Amino acid sequence: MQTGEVAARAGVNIQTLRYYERRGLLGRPPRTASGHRRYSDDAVRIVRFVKRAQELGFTLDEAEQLLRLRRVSASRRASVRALATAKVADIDTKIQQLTAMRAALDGMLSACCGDGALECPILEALEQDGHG
Amino acid sequence: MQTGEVAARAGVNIQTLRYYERRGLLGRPPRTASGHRRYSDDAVRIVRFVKRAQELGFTLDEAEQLLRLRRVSASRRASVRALATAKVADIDTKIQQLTAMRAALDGMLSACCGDGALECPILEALEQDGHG
DNA sequence: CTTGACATCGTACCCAGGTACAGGGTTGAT
DNA sequence: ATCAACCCTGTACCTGGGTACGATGTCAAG
Repeated sequence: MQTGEVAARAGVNIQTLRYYERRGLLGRPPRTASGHRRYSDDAVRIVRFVKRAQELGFTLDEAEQLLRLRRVSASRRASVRALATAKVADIDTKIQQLTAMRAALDGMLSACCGDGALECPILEALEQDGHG
Repeated sequence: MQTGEVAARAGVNIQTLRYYERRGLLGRPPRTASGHRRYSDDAVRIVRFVKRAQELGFTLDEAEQLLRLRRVSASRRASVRALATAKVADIDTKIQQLTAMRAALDGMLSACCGDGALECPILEALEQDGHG
C-alpha cells in the first residue's frame, strides 16, 4: 500500500502521514528501491486510532503513549503498568464527565426547559474536581 | 469580582478571559465607571465548564453551543432540541469509545501482555464507526 | 499625593497540529 | 518515449487557542 491509499483510507492528508512519521507516531515504513514508502494495513489502523483519540481530548503525545502500550518488551512491563493505570484513570474521569454532561442535556430535553425560565443544569454537569 | 480574581478562581490567564469575551463565550460583563469589568460567580463556572469541555475533545465553538443551550427563549426551543439531541449523540459516541479504550487497557493490565508477544487490543478499541 | 497592585487597550507573539507549494523523481498505460 | 498520476524532499504557511508586551489608567493604603 502506498502513501496516497493509506491517507485516503484513514481519511487524512498525505502530509499528515509524513507529519506523524516525523513525530514518531507512525514509525518509518520500508521503502521501495526508489524511495517510495510501502505501508501495511496497520498504518491505517494507527492513524484512525490517533484521530479518534484526538476527538476524545487526547493530544498527539498522549496518543503516542497509548500506542506504545501495545507491544512492550517483557522487561519494561512494570513501568508500563504505571502509565496504563494512569491512562485508565484519565479515561474514567472523561467518561464520568461526559456522563454528567449527557445527563444534563437529557434533563433539559425532557423536562427542565419546559417553561423557558428555569436554571438549566449544564454548568453543573462538569463541576466535580476530576482526578487531578 | 474583578478580572484577576475570576482568572485565579477558574485557573486561567487574564488574557484568556478577554479572549473568551472576544469569541463570545463569555459575554461582555458590566463595567465600573472607570471601565473595569465586574463579573459574577457565573463567569468562573462558565470558564471552568469550557476548560472541561476542551479536555473532553470539544472545541471552543462546540463549548459555546453547549453553553447556549442553557437558557433559550421558549420560541426557539425546537431548533435547540435538535442541537441538544445531536450533542447527546456526540457525547454517547465519546463515552462508548472511551469505554472501549478503557477495556483495552484494562485487559492489557490484567492478562493480555502476560508474555510480551501478544497482539494487544488497543487499536481495536476505537474501530467502530462512531455515529458520523 | 504618591506608590504598588491592580485594571484597560491594542498588537504581536507562541505552540500544536497540520497543510500547501516548489522542484523534482517514478511508474505504468498508450 | 511520452504523459498523467503518483511519489519524494524541504520549507513555508495557516488555524485554533491562547499568552506576552507596552503604554496607560485607577484605586486603596500609607
